[in-house]
Amino acid sequence: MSAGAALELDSLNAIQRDAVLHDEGPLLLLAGAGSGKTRVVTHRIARLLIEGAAPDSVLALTFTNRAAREMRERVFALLGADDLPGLTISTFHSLGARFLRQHATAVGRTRAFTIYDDDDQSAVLREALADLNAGLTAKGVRAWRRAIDQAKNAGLDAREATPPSEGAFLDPAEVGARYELLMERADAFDFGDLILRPAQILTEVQSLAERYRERWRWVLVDEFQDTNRAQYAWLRTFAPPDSNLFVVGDDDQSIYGWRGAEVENILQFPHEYPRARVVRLEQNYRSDGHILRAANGVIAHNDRRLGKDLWTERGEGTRIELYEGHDARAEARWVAERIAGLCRDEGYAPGDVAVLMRANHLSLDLEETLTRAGLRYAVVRGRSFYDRAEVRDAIAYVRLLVNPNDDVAFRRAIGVPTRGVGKTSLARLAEFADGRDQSALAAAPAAIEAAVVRGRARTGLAEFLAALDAAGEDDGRPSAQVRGLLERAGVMEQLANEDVEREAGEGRQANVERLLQAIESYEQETPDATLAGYLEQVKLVSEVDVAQLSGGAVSLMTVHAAKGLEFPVVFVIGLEDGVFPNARALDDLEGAGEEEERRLCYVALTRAERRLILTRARQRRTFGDVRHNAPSRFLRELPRDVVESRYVPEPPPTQRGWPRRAAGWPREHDPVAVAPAPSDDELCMDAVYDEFGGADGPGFRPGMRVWHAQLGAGRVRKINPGMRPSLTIDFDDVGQRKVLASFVAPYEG
DNA sequence: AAAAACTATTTTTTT
DNA sequence: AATAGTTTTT
Repeated sequence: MSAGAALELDSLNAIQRDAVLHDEGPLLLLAGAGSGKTRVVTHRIARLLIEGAAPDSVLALTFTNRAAREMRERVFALLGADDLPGLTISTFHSLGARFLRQHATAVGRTRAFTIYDDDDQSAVLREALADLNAGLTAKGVRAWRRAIDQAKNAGLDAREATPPSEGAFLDPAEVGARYELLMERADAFDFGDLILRPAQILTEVQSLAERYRERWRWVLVDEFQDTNRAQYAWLRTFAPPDSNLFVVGDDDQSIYGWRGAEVENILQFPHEYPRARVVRLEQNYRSDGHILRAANGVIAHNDRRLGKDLWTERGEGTRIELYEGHDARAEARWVAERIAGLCRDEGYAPGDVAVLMRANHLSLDLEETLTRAGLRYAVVRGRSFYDRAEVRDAIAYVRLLVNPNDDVAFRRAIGVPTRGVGKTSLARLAEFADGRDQSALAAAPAAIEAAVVRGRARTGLAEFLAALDAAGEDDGRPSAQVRGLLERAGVMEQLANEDVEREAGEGRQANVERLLQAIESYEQETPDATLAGYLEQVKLVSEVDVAQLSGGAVSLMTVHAAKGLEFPVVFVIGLEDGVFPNARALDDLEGAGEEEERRLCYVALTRAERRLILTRARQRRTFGDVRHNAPSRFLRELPRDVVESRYVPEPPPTQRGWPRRAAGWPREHDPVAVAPAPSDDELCMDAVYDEFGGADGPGFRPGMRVWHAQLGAGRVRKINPGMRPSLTIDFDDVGQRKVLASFVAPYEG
């Protein structure tokens, strides 16, 4: 590929250009948020190709399919090419799957193996634990699943898992062995296997590793801070210390520790690769000054980091806005109003706006409000569509078509529609199959023959087998094959009946139609489309990867999903201690959890280009009851001068509606709750924090007028600090009472 | 064996 | 509050 086209390097700064032009040997590119690392990587790939590197000598690894696709498109754009056969730009997991399809037999699988997700994995494990006569709570199964997952992430075998406390009496060697036996029988790999097995194979078979070493002369890894030990081990088999390994990462954006990512990989890189050059990109091209300094201010509170300070040549821009609502609905309503205001008055479009949150469920109130406000939005959820029961049922059939040994799919499909094969029959069939060392479906014909199952179960099972056989002989297009199977097996009929029953019509049938259409369009887009290929897509490609983010709609997503993206306007909602930072993460050992939450916050803040707006709710329903959370500790860490204004709290609603309006309150639908600009010494972040309902009595002073939702207006008499600060208040109507401070807001009236 | 009633659990984040 | 999983009833 020695196209005459010289690569345009003028658009890069000196450091970026240096990294692009770096010659041979390892290089660690420490690239801060918004510092143009993707530009560097894509330019580098383009440069290598232009200078004559063979496309199949280049391997670029990313974490998400979205990143891979973007990278590929940008490389193609730089080269003016529309395809480069042999060039591999892929996620770790896709590459692992591809590798394993080629070497499947070496690890007891066929080329058609199925990828098991967490739920499938749990199902197998439930079975394995039952076989070992372990008392199995759902919780214990999940704990073991996590343990096995973690072991694999760390490059260990399932047999070497650390037993979780819920099932500590079990021997991991036994659990692991049984689990792996069932996985092999089902011709399945779990996510961990997609990394672990290639690493193991290449470690054992040196000649093979040698082949890949020779092929991939140029290896680039994006988001290196998110690699786990298994990925790193795999990488090292074909990219040894003297190779041209080019890794890009930012220790401050390591947010996948819970998935086994080890920041150590990036911190230790210079030791593992002693010849490595280290290049830092610290100029940020994305965010205005105030936003950048807010992010810097927060992340500076972490101890375990390489340490860098991003800077920008852009202006300061607008300061950060804070808002506190009484509850999640108030917060949601305000956010919707604010978005409408920004679009109406300041020229932003809904597509410029992202609302980020710590967890998926936080979007619920906002979705409702946005709908009512007539604002288009798109929730970028992990994989909502494929999670629906009816879609999973249908997919179970597809899975059986591809891999008849997929026991998890078999157990699911046989029950939809119900055909007389229940728990007992399944248990007998399972035992029979286990004795013959076969999967359930493989053993089924013999089981019918031997009358292992009888009566209605027997005919039901026979019908099921017949439907599958008939589909197997159907040589039409994959989508037609699936449709035929679903019809013959009675799935469609069942769904139609269900839809009628639930009158409101959730459209379960329609969802399955959508699935069939998805298979069809996959067929049309993919040259040699197979159902196996489609299933791999379903497992490895999430909606996040496909989401059209600039479709003119407001984007709602988790911070994790927002990684790598940028938006002119960013809202971060739910900034409360316990929510963001997440309560569970906080009780992680040695503050590692808090630091990861802080990095997550850093990622959230650095998504914003021009406007950053942070909100929280004073109370929020969680698990069905109302919780009063303190403001997020990260708010307190914002530098004092980047915040727009003293924030003005909204009066809590009364039972009857909204209280009379007092001077200085925002009008009910006034989107900007902003008081006169503060003088410098008046505004220190602690004051803002206090007003957010902070640590020891939220900025309340004796004598202050306050509002309580049930008890009305009153005057503070005494402040009682502590874990859950309370106030003694003289209420106008009901006299002196002691109430939790979090129920109370300052009030001028 | 299937449907209905009840219960426990969940909200961390995803390849 | 919603759901997945478990137990009881038919």
